[in-house]
Amino acid sequence: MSAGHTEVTSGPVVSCSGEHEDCGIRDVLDRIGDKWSVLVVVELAQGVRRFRQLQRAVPGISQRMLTLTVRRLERDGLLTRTVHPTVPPQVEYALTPMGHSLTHLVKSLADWSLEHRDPIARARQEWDDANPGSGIH
Amino acid sequence: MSAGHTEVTSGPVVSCSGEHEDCGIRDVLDRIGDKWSVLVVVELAQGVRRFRQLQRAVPGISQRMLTLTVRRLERDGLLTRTVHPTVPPQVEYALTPMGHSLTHLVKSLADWSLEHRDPIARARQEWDDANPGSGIH
DNA sequence: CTGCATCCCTCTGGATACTG
DNA sequence: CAGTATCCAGAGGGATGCAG
Repeated sequence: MSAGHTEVTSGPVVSCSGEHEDCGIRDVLDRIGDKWSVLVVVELAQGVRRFRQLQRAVPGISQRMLTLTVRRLERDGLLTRTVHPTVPPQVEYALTPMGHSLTHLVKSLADWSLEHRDPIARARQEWDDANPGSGIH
Repeated sequence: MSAGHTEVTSGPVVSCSGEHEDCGIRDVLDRIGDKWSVLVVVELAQGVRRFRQLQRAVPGISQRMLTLTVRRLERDGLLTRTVHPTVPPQVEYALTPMGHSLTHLVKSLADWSLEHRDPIARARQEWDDANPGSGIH
């Protein structure tokens, strides 16, 4: 450990030491990695929301994707969907405790993102500068 | 705090309170959300690796995707690519300090994932059970 | 209001073959 | 070994229209 950074600071990064395979990270990654799940979870972290409220809170989302997203989150047990048999229909979405615990993770993500957005932006700029017409993005 | 869970435990989940927009989370999400970036980062957390080593360490990945993945990570300043002008060619990949800091996040992700994999699996099972032929995944 | 069905287009990513 | 180039199938996701 002479220059730069240490190799491994505190043991293996993931619990499945030697090998990594998926160890189930894939499941979570696929969920938080998709385009809208995180934003919906973040909005629901503020409290119970109805369908239209969610759609307005997440500006770019289409009803199709909002429907798909909340269905998947419901399926994973991250939120609950409560239908009030009124007219017009009223459906309320709320995070489950597990969903709430996920918001902590998301917060870490957001924090890291904010903390490194500038360095990343600069790195990208320099790289694009040094590699014109690479087609990488 | 009577029943269930609290609404907002410690202020807004993301720094961009009222509104959320992207606040730059998108950038990070797109990177860690793709199919291979996280696995490559995890492998590199163990130490410096060469191209073939990486490919063998991440079983399912094709050279095409490995190339694309490391290029993008390099562009973002998360890893360095060192070419040794030998024959046969030898290229070493290593995480930057910023890349290493990301591994901490990934570890949190993996921990959460492992901690909730069973509840999620059960929730999915029950949901699929209650909603046959929904087409949701 | 809440949601499903359909069309359609883009982008991801796998397989394969070729180069320095 | 370390890539690059090409082709191609499938998933993701937007727009729109219809229904309860």
